Amino acid sequence: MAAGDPPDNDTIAAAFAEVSDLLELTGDNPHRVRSYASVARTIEGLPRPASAMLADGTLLEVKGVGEGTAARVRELVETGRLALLDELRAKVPPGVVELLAVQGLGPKRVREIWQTLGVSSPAELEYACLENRLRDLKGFGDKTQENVLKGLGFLRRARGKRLLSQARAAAERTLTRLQRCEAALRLAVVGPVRRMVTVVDGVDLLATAHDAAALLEAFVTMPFVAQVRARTATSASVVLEDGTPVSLAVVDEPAWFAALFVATGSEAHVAAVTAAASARGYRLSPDGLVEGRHLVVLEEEEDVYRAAGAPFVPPELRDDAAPAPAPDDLLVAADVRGVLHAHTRWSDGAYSVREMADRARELGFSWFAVCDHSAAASYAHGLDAARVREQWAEVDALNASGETIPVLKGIETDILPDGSLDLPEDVLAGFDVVVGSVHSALRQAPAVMTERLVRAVSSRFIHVLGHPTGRLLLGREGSAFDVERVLDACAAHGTAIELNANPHRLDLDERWLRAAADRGIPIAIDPDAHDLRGLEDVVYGVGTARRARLRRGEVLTALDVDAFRAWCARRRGLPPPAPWPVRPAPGEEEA
DNA sequence: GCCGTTTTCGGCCCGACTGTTTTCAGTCG
Repeated sequence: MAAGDPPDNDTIAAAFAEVSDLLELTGDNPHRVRSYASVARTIEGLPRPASAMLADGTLLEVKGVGEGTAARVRELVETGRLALLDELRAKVPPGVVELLAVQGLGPKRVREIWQTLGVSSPAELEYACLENRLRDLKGFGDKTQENVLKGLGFLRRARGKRLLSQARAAAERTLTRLQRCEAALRLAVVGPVRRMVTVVDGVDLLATAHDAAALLEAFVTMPFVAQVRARTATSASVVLEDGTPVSLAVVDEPAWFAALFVATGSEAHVAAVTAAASARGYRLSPDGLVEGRHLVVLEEEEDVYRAAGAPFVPPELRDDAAPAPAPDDLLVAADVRGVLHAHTRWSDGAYSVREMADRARELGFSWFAVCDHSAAASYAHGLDAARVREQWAEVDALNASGETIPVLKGIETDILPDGSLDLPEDVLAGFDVVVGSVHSALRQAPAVMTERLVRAVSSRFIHVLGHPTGRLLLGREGSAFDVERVLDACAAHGTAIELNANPHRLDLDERWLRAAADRGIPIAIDPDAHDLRGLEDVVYGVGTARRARLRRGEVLTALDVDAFRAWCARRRGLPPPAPWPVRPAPGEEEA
């Protein structure tokens, strides 16, 4: 870390999370372990840089941050290192930490495997399984060994992959750095990240420069570069210290828009558009668009499509080879009006209802539906009927004050293993909006899970089926069930489907979203936020929605507060409620 | 490590599921 360039919140959070993992593997106090893990999440969700909050003393006011954490943040800010982390890393081989990511392996089993078998990497563990050495360990058996092998397979497929959010963070950090470089002219993110692909291999950047060599030198010498993989006169690729591969290509200024198009991909799309351009007498390459013997100067990326006689295709739709035109009302970020599905301190969120609603307003949303967990999610302090009523009183008071955007009473109620909902019907009827989600028994047999979900979405008390498959990208496969049957049941009963915008979920999957929308099922793009920063995840939902060609009119959370409440009432067979009272915004006089 | 005190030490998220056991440990949500 360079002097005067304090580590950002993600970097600090990653250090705390790693300390937590390592303490767990060394058999430290479980509460201390959890404390480090929870403070890592807290720092990740802080609205301001932790270094700045440390400087002005506000860091210590954050719940979960004590003197110990403040001291370690200070150490990181001042020295760029954490002695505790260095000590722990010396004790535990890095491959052992990777084993924690195997489904079914926790710290106890990983420790047993590491210390008894001497296994210290996923590859070694796979070999040990194939030699039937795992099943002979105390507390292990055939079934466990089989599941570990399956988990290792999943891990191998996920290795080296990055969530879109991780890649975008790496891209942003790199761009911020390069924009300070005087040699840089234009800079852009290209490749799958620009297309908003949910899981990517790395980050591709494109630039033009006064001095390509100087820009590339600045790129490979960034303080957070861990390794330089390749370097030519016009390109370089590096691996950042968080493991993200980043490549930078520098092109000549007249080639910019052609190169932007080509580097964005997908390969099939570029090939199709290039072929269409060829048929009209143009040659399209990363060096530019050539007609006959001269380079055509392009004013914008759209010119590439004009040369091909094709309609412009937004990057999110370029996975398709054919340049099919986007619908005029393809969803854009500004279309999303409301925040549905966000947690607060009432359950496992980190901020109050008021704080979350205020942040939603700052981000440009016009209504906020609080959706904490229900009681079955006891690990998350889920709400029972009595606490629900207490929360309603708080929401009523907040709305009566008129000090923030309209706050709707919602809940994320558990869908229990038999498909029933986790709160009595008279309580469910009191919410403005009910999201129902599966959080337990995710491994039911497909037929059982299908019936469970069909029963749940058929209830007149549910409005939205939350994160329908329960998948965690790069972490866990979704539950197996008959998606078509569940979608048919949603369509039959007028129940909406969630597009959970958390970048770890992006669930329902983009492939099924189109099928849902084609059935007339409204799609709710929900951040599932647990802190202030999580509210910004809507952007990933919008990207995925665009990839599924969702139109504004197909998105439930694109409705204004009155239309949304009317939809919720109609779902229950009730007349629309009276319009939300209009108040002048704070500080504004009535006209 | 953090928190909240009955202020300096004890408690911290808990129930279900799985696979292993033969009464329960480990993992997960």
